[in-house]
This record gives sequence, C-alpha cells and structure tokens, in this order.
Amino acid sequence: MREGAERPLRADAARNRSSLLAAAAREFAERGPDASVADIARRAGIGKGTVFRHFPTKEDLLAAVVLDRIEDLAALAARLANADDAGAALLEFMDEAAGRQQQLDLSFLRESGEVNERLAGARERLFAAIIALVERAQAAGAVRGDISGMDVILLMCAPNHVVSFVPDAPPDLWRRYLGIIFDGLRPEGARPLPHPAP
Amino acid sequence: MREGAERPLRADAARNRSSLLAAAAREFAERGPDASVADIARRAGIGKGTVFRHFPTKEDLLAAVVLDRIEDLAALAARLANADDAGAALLEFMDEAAGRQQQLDLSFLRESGEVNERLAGARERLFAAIIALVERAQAAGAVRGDISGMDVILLMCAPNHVVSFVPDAPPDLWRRYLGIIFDGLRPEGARPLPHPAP
DNA sequence: TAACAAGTTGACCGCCCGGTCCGTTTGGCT
DNA sequence: AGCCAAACGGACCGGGCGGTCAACTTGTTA
Repeated sequence: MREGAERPLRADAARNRSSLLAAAAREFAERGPDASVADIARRAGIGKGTVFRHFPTKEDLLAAVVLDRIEDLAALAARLANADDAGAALLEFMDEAAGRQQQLDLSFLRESGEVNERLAGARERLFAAIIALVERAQAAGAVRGDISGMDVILLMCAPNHVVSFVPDAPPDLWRRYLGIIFDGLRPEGARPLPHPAP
Repeated sequence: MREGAERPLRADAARNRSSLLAAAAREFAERGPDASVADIARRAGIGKGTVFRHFPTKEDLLAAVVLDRIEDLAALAARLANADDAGAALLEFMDEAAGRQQQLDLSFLRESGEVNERLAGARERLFAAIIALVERAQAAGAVRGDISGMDVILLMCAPNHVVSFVPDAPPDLWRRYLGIIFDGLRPEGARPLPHPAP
C-alpha cells in the first residue's frame, strides 16, 4: 500500500468522526482547551476509546479543530483579498474572525505549532493572507503605516478575550471593543508606537 | 476573646506567610491561576500543609495575591487622581497597571468575586478610582466621550494577554499594544461604537 | 450469508491535583 | 530551663484527568 493512498473510512467511523469533531469544537469553545476528553465523547455520543482511535492525543484533536478554524479564516481572507474598499475589508475580516471563534482564542498561534505539519502550513497561509489585507488597507490610507500584519493577528481576538470577563455579557459586546481597537489602527490621531512590531 | 482582636502571628509563622505570598505571586504570574500549590510551597521553602494552614483554600491564596495587586493599583490610581494632565495620567495608569501585573490578567475581575468580602470592597474602590481617572481625561478632551470606565478596566490588561502569545516576546512589547489601544480611546478619528458599554 | 478486518467500548492504569491529618518541631512565656 | 500551644511538614486520601487494552460489535466484501 502506498503512502498517500488512504483507504476510505467505514461508514459508521466517518459518522462518528464528524460528530466527534463537532462536539469537540463546541466543547473547546465553551470550556477552553482544558475541556475533558470524556465530556467531548459523551457530547458526541461515543465512547472515550473511540476518540483516541480517531486522534492519538487530545492535542491532536484540538489541532484538528483549530485547523478547521484556520482554513475557515484563510478562506474568508482570500474572499476579501480583492474587495473594493480595502479598509472595510480588513474591518470585516476582523469582525467575522472575532465572531466565528467565540472564545477559542489565539491558542492556534503557539499551541501545537510544531506538532502538526498541516496546521503549521495552514497557519502560514492564513498569516500571509492577513498581512496582504493589512498592506492593502494601509495603501488605501485606512490603516496607519506603523502597523504590521502580525499586530492585527495578535489584536484580532482581543475583543473576545476582553468580553469573556464580564459576567453576563450580551452576545455581541465584543463588537464594541473591536471598534475601539480598530479605531486605534486608524491613521487619524495616531501617536508613534513605543516598541517595534514582533 | 473579642471578635476583632487578632493575636499576633508567631515570628516563624509571619516569616513563612510573607515568603509564601511572594512565592505565590511569582508562581501565579508565571503559570497562571492553575499553578499547583505544591510548586508554590516548594518555591517558598515550606511544606504544603503550611500553605493550607495560612489559607484554607488555594482560591483564598489566590485571592490574597490578587488583593495585593488591587490595593496596589488603587493606590496608584489615587496618586494620579489630581495630576495636571488628566489624559497623561490615565495613560500612565494603564501603562503602570499593565507593567505591574505581567500575566496575572483580569482574573481579579470575576474570580473569587463573592468569595472574599475584602476583595470585593477593594475592587469597588479600584473601579471607582479608575472611573474617576477616565472621566477627568474625558473632561480634558484627551479621551473620547463614548467610553466608560468599565471599558478601560476591561482593556487595561489586553496588552499583556495579547503579547503572551508571541513566543519570545521582548519584555516590554506590551507597550506597543497599549499604545494602539490607547490611540483607539482618543477622540481623534473615533467612529461611533456598535454596542453600548456594559 | 459467512467470515474477517475495522471499529467500538468502558473498565482500567498511572499520574497529578487540592485538601486532610497527625506526629513532630519550635517559638514565646514564666 | 521547662512547658505548651502554635506552627510545621509530608504521608496520605479521593477524585479527575489523559491514555490503553482486550473483549465485543458491525460494516464490507466475496
């Protein structure tokens, strides 16, 4: 049998796999990366052993969920890459990004970075797409010049994190903080920044 | 024996208590609120049982550390309350706040909120002082009008959090993101915010 | 339909954690 | 010095975690 030739999953296995991924996505989103495998399995309606048959490690499961998110965001960024209003495109990207990954914050940045080959690749593609969005927005004069793409990547999820501390937050309060942060990215009234970008 | 009349600690107990608090502060700052009690005890050079003699619960220990931070910040805010330049005072407060509590983020906002009476009181005093700083800065025209004190409280620690995701971050990279966020609080170029303050 | 590989399962393992307990040590008072 | 309450410390406990395994079930293929 060749390396790349993967035999198709059995029907029940494929069904279990997809409900497992869905359950893991919900559970990680709600409880963070420390959600227990047993809870995820229960939520997916499968046994704990089955989880480890599909993913050798909890970290691999998390990486699979994160990979989905990354590819989702990369597709979004690609779709916005040629928008007419580059500034609005960047804002829309940050808005959608924050909205989609409620709570599953930047863990995809460092977590399992070297563990998973595909994940590292997808992350690079996402980063490149974001950087392109930022540079177009800068060229259009919608974003200050002393900002790097990495700045946007880092600030992207701050709204969700910030909101996670208010007890009964309305579900779109994060938009308020995205608004504030995005205003900080605008050229109007920008002060020189005290430290170079990473 | 009266209620309020607390007998003084024995000399060794007082010594242990303070080194315990110091170790806990360092350990919580480095590893987050999930730092283990055993590690803290080892770092303080005392037995695990001694930790629980001083604080009945790990959460109480964390609350004590957090209380220190809160009172520290409240004193800072009080010192800046009458500064000449109200805008600079607010910026300095956020700068110092972010700098002092490297990584021990906003947990003090919700964690152990109702557990500890003193902590809740100190938190209210800190909040009031921050709100006063913000209102003075607004009156001076240094901060946009549609911002509440709570916004500043929530955004205060975002720089630290954001920076915690970059692998080998220089120790004052957070200043960059504080700069961006603070620019977002300025009146110049502010767009209307999409959601009311909490 | 018969037979087998692929898939499933929950009991089980080792580990680490917060918290308890009691035998031991030690500082303060007379 | 001698006493004792206060303080100490580490073995210990119960619980939950990630991960394993061998017995069992099921989809697929001929």
